[in-house]
This record gives sequence, structure tokens and C-alpha cells, in this order.
Amino acid sequence: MDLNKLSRALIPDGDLIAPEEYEKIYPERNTEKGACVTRLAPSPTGFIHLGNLYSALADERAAHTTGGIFYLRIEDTDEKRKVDGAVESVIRSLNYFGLKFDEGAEINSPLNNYGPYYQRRRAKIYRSFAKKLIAQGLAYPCFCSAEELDAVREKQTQNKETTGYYGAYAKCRTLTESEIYENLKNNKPFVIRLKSQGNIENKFTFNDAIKGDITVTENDKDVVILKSDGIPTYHFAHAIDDHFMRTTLVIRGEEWLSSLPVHLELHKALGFKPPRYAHTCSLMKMDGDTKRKLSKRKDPELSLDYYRKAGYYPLAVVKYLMTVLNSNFEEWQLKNPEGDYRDFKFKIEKMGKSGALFDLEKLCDVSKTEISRLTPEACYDFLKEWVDEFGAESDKAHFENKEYILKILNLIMGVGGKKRRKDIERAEQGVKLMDYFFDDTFNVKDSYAYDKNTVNAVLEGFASVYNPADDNSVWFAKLKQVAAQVGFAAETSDYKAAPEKYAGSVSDAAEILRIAVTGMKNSPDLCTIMKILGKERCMKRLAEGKAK
RNA sequence: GGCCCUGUGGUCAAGCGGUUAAGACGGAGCCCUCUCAAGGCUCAAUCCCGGGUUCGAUUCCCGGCAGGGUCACCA
Repeated sequence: MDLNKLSRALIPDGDLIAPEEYEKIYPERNTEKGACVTRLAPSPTGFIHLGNLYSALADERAAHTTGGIFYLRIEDTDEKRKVDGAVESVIRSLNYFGLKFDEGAEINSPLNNYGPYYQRRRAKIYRSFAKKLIAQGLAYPCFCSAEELDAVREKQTQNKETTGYYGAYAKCRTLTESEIYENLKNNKPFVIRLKSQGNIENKFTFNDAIKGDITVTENDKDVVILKSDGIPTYHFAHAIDDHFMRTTLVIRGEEWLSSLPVHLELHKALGFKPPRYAHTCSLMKMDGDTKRKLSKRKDPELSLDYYRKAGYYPLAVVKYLMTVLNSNFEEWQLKNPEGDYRDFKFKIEKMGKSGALFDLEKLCDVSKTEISRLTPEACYDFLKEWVDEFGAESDKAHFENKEYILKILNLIMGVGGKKRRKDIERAEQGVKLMDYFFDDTFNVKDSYAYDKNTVNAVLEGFASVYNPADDNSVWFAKLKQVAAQVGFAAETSDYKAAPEKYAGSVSDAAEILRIAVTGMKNSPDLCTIMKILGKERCMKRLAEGKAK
């Protein structure tokens, strides 16, 4: 059979560039030795969740800790998956979490010499190589219909054989020249398949950057490389793109591990040196009582927009993910509390071999800690940004008064101060925490544990002696005095020694006062709160807080 | 079902033939204290099971078991 003629018949495109030329068009990158070139290669569904960020972070760190390049390629070979605005959404989401691409789709970069970065726009490259493979006898046309393939698969399943297009099942592998041209003449749709040279009996060991040595068998499936619409499958596009975009480290989910033999064979057939692979374990989620991989379809609450909306501090999300990525990150951070996570020596080899359960509680802890380290100004900016986008009207109005919010953050939340409080775990909840500082959102949540007379005696008593100029000790001394007047123990120790002698202790008096002023049993330092609220507002609350 | 990966407290996990089996989150308790938060201290809690190899296995080997992944003209 004249294979050159066949390749021209199958790929008649007149505008193809010879395969050899591409080595010159996309030369090796002149990065330093050891530099990793990595990529994020999403399909343009526009929906990215925590799992994607996790893997993107691994890519980004691997590149940027080695002086390499992190680029964005869009795998849009499946038309059905396309969503408008998806690419911008990916970039925006990643930027929000501080991850930046050096190169790629929709990135304005001087490094953009390896494009186009959309696979659909690379059709010529793929077709040029498919043509070459056909001419070499390493690929062939397959005219089987979906129905025929289904029937074969069903038969294989029944016979408990491995499903797929291989060996004797690869019907079109042995088509005669005249059969092929007859089919072409009849415009019968076809795909191009790899003519696998592998043998399923042969095992070989492959080294994965994360999993270590993995023993697999050679591929013997004649996988589709060009679909009937002339667009490549993932496998073929991956081999060509990662080669010509000069990716050195392919980091991808472990769901790809099983098709690794295909990819290796494809590289061999194309004459490419395969990149290093790192198959990451996916982030898991508890579903009932079993673990399950995070899923786009099933877990919309894990979309990155969800975290933005809930107001998690973006850096905290990244740091949480870092702890999952490299478990020694946490220790490093403990030793370098001021350290930028970018200074941590990320190692792809240190990544865990088993899927980690996503731990929301831990994320919350990291988020709280990060926010507590902020200066009041930085915290204000963070909260303000959230309020502008997601806050209620009342929140927006409150945040117009920056000085007042800063006072609250500074003194009450202890943000940035020595006496750190970790009250704010995310913007949504932090903003709510401030409600009682404003008259329109102040409401009484807790109720008094004492009778009307006692409550009112405490409130009236304190109102009559309160002076906002008092410092903390004077303020507390006055409270003790009022407490004693209504039959409470002025010293907690006295109360503990003989509870039957008192109606309560000074802390009970404080509770009454606290409920009147903040509406809650629990709050930060009351004396400071009252100073921020101002005398007028305090007196009003003391008066209105009286038991009816 | 075939094939591949994984298996240390509730969770994330150090460990890499001999350890009192780190640390973090969470839990419990105590201290501090006007309550809460924070902080300090303390405690409970782990090597999937069975065989080997070895003077000695969490660690190495084999077999189970369990969990995950994958078997498309989807990525």
C-alpha cells in the first residue's frame, strides 16, 4: 500500500507545515538547568474548584521555585464543553488567589512564543503529525461507527475480555487499500487511530515524580488520535502540545495514570522525548461514609467563587492548600511566622501519595490566623472589598465610616495587635461580628439570667457612675462597686468560696451589662467596646436594655 | 470484573530495621480572666489483617482486606 498516497488522501490539507519544521518554530526554551516548565490545561468549562486550585498551585510552585515558567493552555477539543467567558474566569479566579501565569491563553506576555494556546487553533500542527504517522504506517483510518464499537464493547464485556480497539478487534487495521478508498469515495466518516506497536504482555517500570516507580504494561490499544471532525483527542494533543510548548513537568490528576502507556507510546511514535510526569492525588470529600474525589458536578459548594463569596482570606486558602501539598510546609510556617509562602522550598516529590480529605475546619483555622495577622488597614481593605461585592446595604453604609471600623478592628478584634484575637475567620462572618457596633444592626440576642429588679439595678447603677474617660481598671472597679450594691460578690474568689452568700458574682453583673450593651453574653473587652460606642450610645443602650 | 495506585490517631501527616511513634487541626481538662476569643500547660487518641525475612519490623517481601482511580470519536 502506498502510505504516502494514503496520508494525502486522508489529510488532504494543502496548508500544512512539515512536521520537522515545528522543532525550529518551537525551539527548546532557554531556561536554566533544573527549571520546570509547567502548565495548567483546563477545558473551558469555566468552572474551577478547590481541586483545580490545588493542582494549579502545585504547577505554579514547581515552576516558580525553580525559575521556570507556568503557562495556561486551553484544551477546547471537545466542543460540547465550551462555556463563554470561561478562560477569563479561570485567570481571574487564580489571580484572586495570587497565582499568575507567565504565558499562555489570554495572557499578555512577551513569552508567548509557543502558541496558539487554544488547541482548536493548533489543528494544523496535529494534522501535520497525524499525516506523518499515517505515512509511516503508525496510524490508520478507522471507519467503524459508534454502533459497531458499542457492539464490540458489549461482546468483550460479555466474554470478560478487556474492552477496546486492539488485536483482532481492530477491524480497520487490516482494511485493504481498495476498501479504504471505497469508503473514502462514499464519504464515510472516519477517525485516525494509532497503530499500536505495544504488547500487553510486556511490563515496564516508569518513574513518576510523586508516586515513584510504577509498573505497567505496554499499550496495545489503537486509540483514536484524530476524531472524525479532524480534531485531536486529549492523548494526541497532549503529546504534541507538551512537547512543542516545551513542558518539562506534566502535573495532572492521577486519573491520567491509566492512560500513561498510551501517552508514552505516542511520544515514541512521534519521536519525542516524554516530559517528566507527576500524578497528583485528588482532593477528597466525605460523601456519606466513604471518601470521594471532589467533583465539579456534585460539589458546586467547592467552587472557588464559593470561597470568595464566603469571604475566606485568599492567602489562607492558598496556605491551607500548601499544607496539603507539602506537609512540611506547616512546620516551616511555624518556624517562619512572617515568612512568605513563596519562600518555602516546595518539592513535587514531597507530595502525598494518597488522596487527602478536604478539611474545612483546618482551613478556617488558617484563615483566622492569617486575618489576625493583618494590620487594621489591610483587614479593612479586605473586608471592604467583600462588603462592596457581597455585603448587605447596611454593611456598605457601615463601611463608609472607615475610622470607626478601624477602631473596632484595632481594639476589639485585636487585628495586628499584640493581644491577638482570632475572631474573624472569613469576611462574611467578620462583618456580621460588628453588627452590634451600629444602631441599625444592633439586636439583643441573649436574655438576662436575673430578674427585672436585679437587672435594672445593675444597669441604672452603672449608668450613674459610667465615665468614658475611665481606664480599664477604674471601669472595672466601678462595676465591682455596682455589683456589691445589688448583693453580688465584688470578687469572684469570694463568690466561689461562699456562693450561697451572694446573688451572683461580679462576672454576672458584667454579663448583665454586656447584654445591654452588645446584646450578647459573650464579647471582647466591654470597657473598650463602650469607649468605641461612645457615651451617648452606651447610655441609650443601658436605658433601653432594662428588663420590662 | 481486568489493570494501576494507596493504606500511621476523628482529619492532614512526620517516620524510611531498634524512636517514650513528631507536629498541626479538631476533642477533653486546667490556668489566666468581666464573658468570649487569644495565649500557656496537660490529657485522650494511630502503625488494616495474616504470613514470612531478621536478633528485632510501622518500616523489607508475599498474600488477603479496605479505599481510590481507570477501562470513550470526554478531558
